[in-house]
Amino acid sequence: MSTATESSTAATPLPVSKAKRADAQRNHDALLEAAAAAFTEHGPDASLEDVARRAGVGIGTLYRHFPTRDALVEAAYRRGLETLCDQADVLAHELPPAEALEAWMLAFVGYAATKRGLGAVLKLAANKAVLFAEVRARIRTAMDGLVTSAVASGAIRPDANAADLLGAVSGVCMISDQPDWQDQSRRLVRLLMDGLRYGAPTPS
Amino acid sequence: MSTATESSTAATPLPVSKAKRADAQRNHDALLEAAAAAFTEHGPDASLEDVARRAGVGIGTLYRHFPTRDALVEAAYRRGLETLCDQADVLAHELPPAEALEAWMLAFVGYAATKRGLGAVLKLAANKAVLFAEVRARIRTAMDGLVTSAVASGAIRPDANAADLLGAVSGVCMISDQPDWQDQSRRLVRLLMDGLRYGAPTPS
DNA sequence: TAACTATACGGAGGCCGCCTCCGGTTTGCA
DNA sequence: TGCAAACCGGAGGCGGCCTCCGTATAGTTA
Repeated sequence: MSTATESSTAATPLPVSKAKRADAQRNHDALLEAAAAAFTEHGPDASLEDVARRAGVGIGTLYRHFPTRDALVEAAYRRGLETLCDQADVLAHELPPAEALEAWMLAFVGYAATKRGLGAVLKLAANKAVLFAEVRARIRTAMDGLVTSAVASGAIRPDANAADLLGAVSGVCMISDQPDWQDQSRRLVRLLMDGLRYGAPTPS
Repeated sequence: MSTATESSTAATPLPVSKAKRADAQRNHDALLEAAAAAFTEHGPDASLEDVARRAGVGIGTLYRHFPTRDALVEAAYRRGLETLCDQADVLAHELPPAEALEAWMLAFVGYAATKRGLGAVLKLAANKAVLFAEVRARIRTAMDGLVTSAVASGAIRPDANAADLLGAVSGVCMISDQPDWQDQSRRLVRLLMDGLRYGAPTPS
């Protein structure tokens, strides 16, 4: 532990883990890619043996890199989820608070529509709090910011709650990964927003 | 040995499929009960072999009575779901339209909280439209009645839509079967209702 | 360049759940 | 009482989960 990257104590999101062997790194990446494809196609219940096959790797190798199914699931969804969270900041700068919140939720369910089983993943994340902790925190922070701003602006009711809203969005995601429910998902998000606007100090 | 073939038709919605043999009927009932218990405990992914064991029956018998997992799932949840639908009529007579709708949705998520995996079942029902058709229709009818009345009363916005709302309730059910999300589920239902009230002709 | 060792690979194997199939048993009727 | 239709139950083939350990290889040192 001499030259390790200790830049941020919070987490190490980007830096490739310490000096891995080249073949290991290669397999790691291949597995991640294969997993993303398999999960998108079959949801988070996809066969891990199939993932290993797609990656051109033995099942043993898969399990060494990702000791549990959940670990692989988390890794496979992490990048997309983080991108989504980053968007929250962008939207917050570009739009009025309430619209930013709505736009972000729409982006969220839109993403869910492309990633089959995102809803199930969120549910997993809600249960196994130990795993997923980082992603959870990330999402939570993003939502908190949006909700707080929107409340402060008076556009939505003051008792709005990021945790509840995350639950709602998760619920919508659970259905939005079905064939043609994208439009419905959008309508539901708008309905939720209207619920938030109901009884707000300065309704738009 | 009297031939009392219709002694127990009290609450059976469908005529007891033509004169089943006594042992078959017995096993059918035992399986249903065991399945309900197992699904409540482990969700709709419970092991069917375990269900058979609980029912004191061979796995072959289970599969003869319920040729697919879905068939068993549907049968196990049917009664509860039908009871819920019946409540819609009762509520419609006891409460003003909008409140009836809200009360019914609350009852729905309350039920989901006791039946782990009800959300997943609804998702199944949404996909495999062939199976579950009857239950689906039942739910759909119940919701349509409630929504239509509420719209007619002017308490909720005219573009309210039973299909969307069912999706929303399903989504809430998906999370409400988790340990302590019942309260959150209730808040979400209220939020949805407020969304419906937003922009209604005669807001209460 | 060659030898060496820590590290990584990969698949065999044990377990379990899914579902099918068929020989043996039971029921209800004549 | 006898018989055939209806029913029972579990063995067995398949595939997925995960572990374990002998083998192969990357990166280092002489």
